[in-house]
Amino acid sequence: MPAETPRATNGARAQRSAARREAILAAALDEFSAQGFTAARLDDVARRAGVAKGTIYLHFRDKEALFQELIGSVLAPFVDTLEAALAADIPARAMADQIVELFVTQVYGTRRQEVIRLIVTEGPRFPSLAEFYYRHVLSRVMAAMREWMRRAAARGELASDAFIRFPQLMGAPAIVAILWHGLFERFEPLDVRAFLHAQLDLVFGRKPCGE
Amino acid sequence: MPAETPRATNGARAQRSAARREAILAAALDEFSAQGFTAARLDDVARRAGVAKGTIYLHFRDKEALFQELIGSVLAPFVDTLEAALAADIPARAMADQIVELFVTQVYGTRRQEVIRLIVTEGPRFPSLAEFYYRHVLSRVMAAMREWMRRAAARGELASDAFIRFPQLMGAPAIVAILWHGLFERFEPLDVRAFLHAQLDLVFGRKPCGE
Amino acid sequence: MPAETPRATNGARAQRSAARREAILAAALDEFSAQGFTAARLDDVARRAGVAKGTIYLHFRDKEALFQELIGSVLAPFVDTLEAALAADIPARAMADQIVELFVTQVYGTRRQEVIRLIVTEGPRFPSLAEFYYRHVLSRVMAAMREWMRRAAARGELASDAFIRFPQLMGAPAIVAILWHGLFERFEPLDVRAFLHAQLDLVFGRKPCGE
Amino acid sequence: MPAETPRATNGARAQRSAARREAILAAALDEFSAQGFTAARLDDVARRAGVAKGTIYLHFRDKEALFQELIGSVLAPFVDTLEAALAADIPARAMADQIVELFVTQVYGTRRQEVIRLIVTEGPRFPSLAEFYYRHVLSRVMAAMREWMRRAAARGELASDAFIRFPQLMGAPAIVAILWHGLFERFEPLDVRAFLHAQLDLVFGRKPCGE
DNA sequence: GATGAATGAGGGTTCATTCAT
DNA sequence: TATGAATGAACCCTCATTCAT
Repeated sequence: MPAETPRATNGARAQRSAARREAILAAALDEFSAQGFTAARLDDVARRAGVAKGTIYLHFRDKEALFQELIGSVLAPFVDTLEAALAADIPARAMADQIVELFVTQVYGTRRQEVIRLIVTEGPRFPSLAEFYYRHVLSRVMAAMREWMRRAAARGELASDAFIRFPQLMGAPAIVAILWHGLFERFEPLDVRAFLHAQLDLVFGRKPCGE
Repeated sequence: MPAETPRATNGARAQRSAARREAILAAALDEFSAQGFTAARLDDVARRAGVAKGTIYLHFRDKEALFQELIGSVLAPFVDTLEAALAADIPARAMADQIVELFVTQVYGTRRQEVIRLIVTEGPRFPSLAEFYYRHVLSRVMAAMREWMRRAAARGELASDAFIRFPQLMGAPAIVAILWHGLFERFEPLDVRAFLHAQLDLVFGRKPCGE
Repeated sequence: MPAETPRATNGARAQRSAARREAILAAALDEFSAQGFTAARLDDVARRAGVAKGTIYLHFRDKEALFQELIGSVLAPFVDTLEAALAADIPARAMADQIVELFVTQVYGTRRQEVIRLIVTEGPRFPSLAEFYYRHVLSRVMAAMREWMRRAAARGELASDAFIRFPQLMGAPAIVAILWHGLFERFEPLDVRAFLHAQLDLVFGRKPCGE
Repeated sequence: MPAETPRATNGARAQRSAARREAILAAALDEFSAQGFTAARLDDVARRAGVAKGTIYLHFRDKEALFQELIGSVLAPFVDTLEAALAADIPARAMADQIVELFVTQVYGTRRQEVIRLIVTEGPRFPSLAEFYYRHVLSRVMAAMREWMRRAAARGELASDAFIRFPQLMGAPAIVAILWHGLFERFEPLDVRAFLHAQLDLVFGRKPCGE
């Protein structure tokens, strides 16, 4: 059907365009991670993405917009996953184990690790970035965690209310694992799973007191 | 005493020189903290320090050397304090409380907070900085903590060995408190003392087991 | 008539093409007038003309050719009108009044004003433009004016030969009126007709000598 | 006196700095005149001035500030001269001749010609430039001219009030002479003095009517 | 030692032009 | 013929570093 040719053509174009956009985002993540936002050069991003420098500006208003969209596009999908997981009705410790697993496979083992590191390293200079992350990621994750904790506490599965008051205690070791990986892994490797489970042991007790 | 005049003069000169050096370091910490290493401008450092731009180069080889010396000069003294504190022979929980207090007053409430944030934010781009910090600060602090934990465990004061295997679990909330302060304090303030004590409650139990 | 369909189609095509060309020229005049040749962007010209950027290059070799054709196409028709008017055999002062009216309605009140301004503002950077304008417009207008003046002088209608030696004296206020309009109208409006008639009063005397 | 050495040194520095500033202004006038503001490249300005590109920014905030200061610094002194000349109490025609001479020697024969051309060519794109010129040059000159004309009219030296109502009539040929010089001189040279005096003849009458 | 004017390489961004569709 | 995504050279401006005073 010749009538489809233009559609197919347009589709091919749109596809190529989308592919370039993704290539630019991936290259930008590489460069921003390696050099930091300010020191990263769009020249290098373009070369790494295999496009001309001007092409970046067809997809992103400027360097900062590229950075912001990079952060947003990588983390958004994960928040949904995490919220869905936290809504399940399973025993607290099993849930905690599952969240650790989710973090290790969906964050620590992926480029999301680099994105989180970028939020930590560049956030202080990008108030809007910190705000975006807080509103769209952090506050949602913390709310979901608090809700889950409350249900667990109601079932008497928590030895302490520390976690409810400070959901950050669950995230802290995860953040530190990411930072450790980038800074000190070469001097002293860290077993992420064991590390995170150790924190869980503190919350739930490895073996409950007296058992 | 005229004989002393030259010495006194030299002394005064050296004093003025040292004062300038300190002023430059303080100004550099301000600017690096506010802008990040790459975006910070030596022009602003000089203006803030009240010296000419060229003067910086009389004290530091280049921008990077200034940054490295800045980091190195601030944390070292604190390690001694911490090691000394950890060597004391007091009950584990009391010791932990004391360390929290030390952190809050000697780190969180001082410029050391900014230095630690700089290590986290700039470390990925300065491998030598990460190494310096690991060797001269982190590994010493972790060793001292492990030793203290071991003594506490021997006295049966620890509900879990998680802390011994991962001393980072004690540091994680402290690091996260510093990062939170710079990133999200304006959206959701964090009570640092309560936060760190909540983690201690996990380790030692809010109320010891069986009480 | 099926035989005509292709011709009609071709005619329609040619018509559409010519319409696009005109739209581009009109849009270009807008943009060049507002921004100047160098600062004007073909992107804006295309958008304003309702065509794609590439379409411009189907009608004009490059930005400079577009500019030159724009200038050339607007003024030429007017020269014929002016020459015809100047050939009429009427009293000098009446003729002068008529020329002023022609300028006000056919130049000052139309897009030709913008074109003349462009010749003045961009001419220094486009020697070929200045030459084209001189050869096809200015020299012809000046020659026609001189001829008219000579006839008027022969009839004793001119108080001075200044105008014959320097026909530019007639054009000068007209040019200045155009420039004033673009530069200072907002600070001090200028009544163009009165202004030009004032110059005529100088040449012919407000009331002819001796009356 | 050794005490003077620093002063002399500072003086030499300041002198060199001022010389550079002047060199930049002169080079900028060259480039802006030849290329127009937008097309002129600061690289070329720097090369022509014999300084590094960055040096321009030690003296001028940006390209636009360089342009504005250029205009202002060249014309300001002349306005004083002109106002002073117009205040003198001499016969109108003698004054007019003197003003023509002033224009020919102090404007047309100097770089001021280029500056005036720049105001005309770049003014439409620089509202602030047009405003500056109107407020600090044009309105002052026109006011001084009107005042002079009024005195001349009171003495019965003017054949027409056209000049009082439109002082622009005196400036128009001067402006046109400048534009002609840049655009058409190579095709048809213009005797500026004769041209301007021809306009004066219109105002004052070469020989008064009937004489 | 101290200064700060001068340097010039470097990077973000723009935009005329091309060309595959 | 018309499109508009892609290109990459060009240009303004910054800022680490130097050096004459």
